[in-house]
Amino acid sequence: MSDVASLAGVSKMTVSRVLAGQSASEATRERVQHAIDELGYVADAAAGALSSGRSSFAAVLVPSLSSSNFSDTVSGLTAVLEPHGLELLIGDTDYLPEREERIVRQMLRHQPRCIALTGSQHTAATRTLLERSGVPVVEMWELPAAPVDMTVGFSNVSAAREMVRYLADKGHRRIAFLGGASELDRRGIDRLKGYQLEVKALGFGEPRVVRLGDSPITMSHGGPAMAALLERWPDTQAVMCVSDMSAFGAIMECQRRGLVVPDDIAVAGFGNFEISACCHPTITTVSVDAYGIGRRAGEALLRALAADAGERGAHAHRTARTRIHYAVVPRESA
Amino acid sequence: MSDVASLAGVSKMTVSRVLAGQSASEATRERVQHAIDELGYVADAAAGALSSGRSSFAAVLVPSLSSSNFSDTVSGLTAVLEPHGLELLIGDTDYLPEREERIVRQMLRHQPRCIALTGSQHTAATRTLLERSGVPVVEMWELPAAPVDMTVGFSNVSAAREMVRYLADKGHRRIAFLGGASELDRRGIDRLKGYQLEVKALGFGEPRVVRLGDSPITMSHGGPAMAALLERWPDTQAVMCVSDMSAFGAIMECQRRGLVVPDDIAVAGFGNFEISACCHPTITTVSVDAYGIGRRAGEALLRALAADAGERGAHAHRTARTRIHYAVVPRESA
DNA sequence: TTGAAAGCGATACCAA
DNA sequence: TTGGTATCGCTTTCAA
Repeated sequence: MSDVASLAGVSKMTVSRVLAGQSASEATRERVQHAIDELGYVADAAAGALSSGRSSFAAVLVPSLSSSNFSDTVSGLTAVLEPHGLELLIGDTDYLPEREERIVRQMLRHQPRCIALTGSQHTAATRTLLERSGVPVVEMWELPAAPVDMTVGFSNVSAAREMVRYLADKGHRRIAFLGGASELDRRGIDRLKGYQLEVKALGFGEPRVVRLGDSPITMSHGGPAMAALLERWPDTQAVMCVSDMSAFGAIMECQRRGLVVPDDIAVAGFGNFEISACCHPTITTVSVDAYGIGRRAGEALLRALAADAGERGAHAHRTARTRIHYAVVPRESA
Repeated sequence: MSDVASLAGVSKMTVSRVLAGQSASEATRERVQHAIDELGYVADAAAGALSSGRSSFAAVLVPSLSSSNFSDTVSGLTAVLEPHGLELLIGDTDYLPEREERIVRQMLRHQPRCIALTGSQHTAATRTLLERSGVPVVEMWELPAAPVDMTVGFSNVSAAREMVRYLADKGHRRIAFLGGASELDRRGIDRLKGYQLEVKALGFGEPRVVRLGDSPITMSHGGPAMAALLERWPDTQAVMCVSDMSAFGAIMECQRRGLVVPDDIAVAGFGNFEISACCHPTITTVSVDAYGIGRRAGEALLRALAADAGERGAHAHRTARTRIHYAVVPRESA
C-alpha cells in the first residue's frame, strides 16, 4: 500500500479510503486507481480484518455438498450475503458432529461476521463455541426446541406425518418407511419419527422400517432398501422414503422386479429434487424450498447484523424463528 | 492471548508456541491449555496470517456446486489438502468468467497458499492475477494448450470422439449430439467439437446438433432437447449427450413417446454420474474420476508447495500436467 | 525451554 | 479532502 501511495503521491490513508470508496476527490481517486493497476496491488484482507476488527466472512456449514438440497441452500445464502460484501466460508461436516466442531473452531479463528449451520445436532463444545462467538447464528432445515440463536426451517416430523396421511387417503394401510442407518442425520430421524407417530395414530399396525446406508442417502441406497423391504414384508402397499433419491432407487428396483408403480406398490419421496419431476413415473414427494431456506437464513443474519450495529430503521429484535412452508406434491408414483 | 498468558503465568510467546505445537515443557503446555479452555480463547487467524505472512487458505473455484461432478472434485481436494492444515475457500463461478475474475480477486486478498480452478477459460485479467499471485495454480478438468501453471484433466474432445466411435461400432450412422447452449462451458464445447470431428472423420454426413439450456446442464434439459431432435431429425439412430444428466432426461422423453431405448434409439451420456448406473435402462457413458481429479490436483499443489519451500526430499520440479484416465462404459442404453 | 521487542499491512481516530 | 499516528493480535527473531 505504501508503494501505491508513493506512486500516486498521496498517503497510505488516502489509498485506503479510495479502496473503501470513501470521500476523495475525483483526481486523487483516479491517480490512486492508476497506481493500483500499475502495480497490480491487491490489498491484504488479513491486515484489514485485524485493523478494523471485522472480517468479511460468513461461515456456512452443511452436512454434504453433494446433496443438491444443501448446495441449493448454499446458493440461496450466496445470493443474499454476497451483495453485502460477505464472503462465504463453506464447510462440509459429512454428518459428523465432531467434524462440525472442528470446522466451527477453525472458522471462528477467522472471526466470521455470522454463522449459518444445518440442523440442531451439535456437540456440547460446538454449542458453547457458537454461543461465545457473539455473532448471529442461524440453524437451518429444522425447528429445534432449544435453538442456539435463530432458526429457519420446518418440522420434518410434521411433514412426514402429512405424507403418511396422504398415502392413507389413497387407501393404503400397509405403509413402510425406507430410511438411512445413521443416527446422526437428524432430518432423516425426524422423518422416521413422523412416520412412526402417524402410522400409530392411524392404527395401521406395526411400523415397517428399513434403515440402510449412510447419509447422505443417494439413489444407490434405494434399491437394496426396497429389496430388503419386499423380502420382509412382501404385502406392503405403499412406501415412503426419506428422500427422493432413495425413492428413485426404490422405484428402479421395482421396475427390475416387474412391479408396477404405483399399481402394485406406491412409492413416495421427500424433498422435491429435480429428478422426481423428470423421471418416469414422476415421484410423489414433499416439496421443500431448499434455496429459500438459504435466502431466508441469509436475510435473518443480515437483519441481526443490522440490529447489532444499531442501524437506523433496523428493528431492534431478530427474527428468532422462520417457518418454511412445505407441501405434499401428488405425482404419479403414489 | 495476553489474557491466556497471564492466567497461565507465561509469556504470549509461550502460548503461541503451545498453540503451534512447538517445543514446550509438558507442565507449561498443560497450564496454557487449561487457561485456553478456561477463557474459551480462540486465536485470531487474521493476526497470525499477517504476522507470519502466510495464510492457511487454499482457493478453489468450480463452475457450479450443484453438479455432483464438481462437488466430488471439491471432496477430493478437501481430502488431500485438509490434512495439511489448509482450509478451502470455495467459490462458485456459475460458468461466468467475469464472476470468476471477481472471485479470484477477492480470494487473492486472503493470500491463499495455492489455487485450484476449473477449466481454462479465464478473462485476461484473471490470468494476470493468477500469474502475479506467485502461488501454485492448477487448472482442472481440461488439458489446455497454454495452461497458467499446472493442469489435471483430460481431453474432452478425445473422450467425445471415442464415444462416437463406440456408437459407430454398434452400427449407428445417424448420430446426434445434445448439448448446452452456453459458449462459456468449455468442457461442453469440447465434447461437441469431438463429436463433430469424429462424425466428419467417419463420413457420417451433416452433424445433428441440438443445443439447449444453460450450464450446468441438468436432467430437465434433456427432454426438450430430445424432443427438438426428433422433430428435426426423426430418423436419428443414436444420441450422445453432453452429460448423463441430459441423457437421463432424453431417455425419459423417449419413454413418454413410447420409444424403446436402445432398440428404437440409442442414448449415451458423459460423466458416469450415479444415476446412469441406477436408472433403467442403465446409461452408456464416459466415466471420469471427478473425485480423483480433485485428489490429483491437491497432490500437485502440495508437491509444488513443498518444492517452493525447498523441502528436503521434495522434487524440485512441479507436476506440470496430469492426464486423467477416462473410458467408455458400455451399459444398456447404447 | 522461555521471554522481550519489533513489525506484519491495514484502518480508526484525530488534526490540519 | 487529506495526512500522521497508534493499534489490531499474532509470529519472527534474537537473547537469556
